[in-house]
Amino acid sequence: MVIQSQKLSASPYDLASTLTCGQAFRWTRWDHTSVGVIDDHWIQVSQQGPSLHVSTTHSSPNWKRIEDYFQVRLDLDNVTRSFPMDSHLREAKRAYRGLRLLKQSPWECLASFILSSNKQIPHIQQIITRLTQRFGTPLEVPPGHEPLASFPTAAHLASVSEADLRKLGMGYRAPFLSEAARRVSDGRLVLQSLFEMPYPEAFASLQTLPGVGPKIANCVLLFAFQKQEAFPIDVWIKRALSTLYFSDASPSPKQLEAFARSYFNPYAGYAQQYLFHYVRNQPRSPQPH
DNA sequence: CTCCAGGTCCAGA
DNA sequence: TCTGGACATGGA
Repeated sequence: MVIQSQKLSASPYDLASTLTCGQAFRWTRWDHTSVGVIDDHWIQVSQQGPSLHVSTTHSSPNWKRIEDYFQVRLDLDNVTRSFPMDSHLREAKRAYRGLRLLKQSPWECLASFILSSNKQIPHIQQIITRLTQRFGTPLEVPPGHEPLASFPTAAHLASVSEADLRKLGMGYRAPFLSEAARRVSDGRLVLQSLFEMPYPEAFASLQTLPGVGPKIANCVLLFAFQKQEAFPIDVWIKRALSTLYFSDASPSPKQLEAFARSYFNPYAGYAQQYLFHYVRNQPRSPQPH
């Protein structure tokens, strides 16, 4: 087995936060090394100062795609400089300087977030792991490492029965995933075309899928299609915005959306991810239980 | 046992 | 537009 390596430089970069902040579900961390999958590449990555050391078992690695995935070319400070200067965002920015949005694959991202609804992140990871093991293509893995597989294609999942999907523990989301797989594989939904589409159009287009509402559509537009104005509002962000910016009043969905769009612009999506990671790592207060 | 999770859908105000 | 409840599943 041949392992090929490459060093990518990017500063600032916070690899640990980037891979654990809930945007991607397939990375596991051992010591200071993360192992995961990008398309059909088995990937091992670690950070040393301003560089990422990336290794893969792929016979002819697509390094351009890998660089793109990790978004090492982005001028991150230019992005975070545009954040509003309030104390919460300033603190999040300080604590997680180097946190980046990845550029994920459209189908994997869409399918993953269809599975994410009303589920905790560890559960989502569990389901996705089972889905890849059952229906993905096994990848070459160095000795001593867990077997990993590529994410199953839309075409393959379209050929799988809902009952077989349910066996993986995804519950009522099975028909949603199934329908998305059919529409993507038969061309009724051309994911690639969303790259060219303006945000509002792309936003509406994704929501024609059953099981895809505003939150999931925004996640997919932000994490796969790099629409920077997408601002996913989940339970955590809703709580955070209510406490931090509405002094615990309970704003309506419409109010939240309007506030987020104007206040965090132009990099609302990035601001959202900093806030999300920040509140989720708070020791106590906004956290339930 | 009860409550909740990176929500969405549907029905009824 | 907004609200309440249902929806599968698993962990706390």
